[in-house]
Amino acid sequence: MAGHKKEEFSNKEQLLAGFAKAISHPARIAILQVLAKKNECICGEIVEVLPLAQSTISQHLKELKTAGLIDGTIDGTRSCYCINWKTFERFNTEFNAVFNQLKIKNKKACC
Amino acid sequence: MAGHKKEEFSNKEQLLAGFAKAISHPARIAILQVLAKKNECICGEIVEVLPLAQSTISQHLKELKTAGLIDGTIDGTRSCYCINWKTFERFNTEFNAVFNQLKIKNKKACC
DNA sequence: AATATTTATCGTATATTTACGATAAATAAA
DNA sequence: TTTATTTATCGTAAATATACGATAAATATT
Repeated sequence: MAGHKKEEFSNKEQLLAGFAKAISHPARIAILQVLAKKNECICGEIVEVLPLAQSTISQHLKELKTAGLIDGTIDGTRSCYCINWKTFERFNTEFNAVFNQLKIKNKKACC
Repeated sequence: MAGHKKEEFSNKEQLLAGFAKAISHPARIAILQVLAKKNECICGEIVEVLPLAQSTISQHLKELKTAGLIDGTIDGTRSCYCINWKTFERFNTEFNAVFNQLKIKNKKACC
């Protein structure tokens, strides 16, 4: 059997893993960079810049939106996306809370 | 067709995505936390604490090691693992370089 | 030497991800 | 109204990831 034991871990662990998963593909990193540079951006502009089909970009955008890393509004036939910096802040905070705190306490060489 | 267009993105994007992927599973987050708390830790101790089979833990440890996030040395029949904080530092640096810089420039409301 | 302990790896089943083309739905332009 | 543009969704194929049991390899214990 295989699959899904993820629920057996803590909420914090699942949250952080979820954020990480959202940015675990270069295409999604690239999309976020485009959005960060232009502040806001329609879907078609992203499609023009990335080496992926429109439907694939749409899929990646959906994942980023589900993760809360971007917001999107419809404007006529266009879809306008932008980064949700609040979620990014939270990602940073969670990341630091989990790891960087502990780092300070352990400076010994290991293994 | 499907699969692997990841090479078509920049090295930075691939690097950051790779780091993120390494911590994109709650089990691997949990492993890192155990290692951070104890500074160093043998495989069996992790297996005792997590709700996964030994072979599965071993697999996750391998992924973390491949990503450079942990180091491991063999000690008799045991395997001793610890976090590679240098890689973590690099992850943080890359992450900030890509996103937090841009954040400062864009404060306008979007969409 | 025989047995036990520990962990990595192999084989395998299932689930998820990634990617594309085709198409539908909605608005814009002619 | 007809046609064009834009994007989300559907269907689908292939690749990866996740998980486990079984086993092999190495060292430790008896």
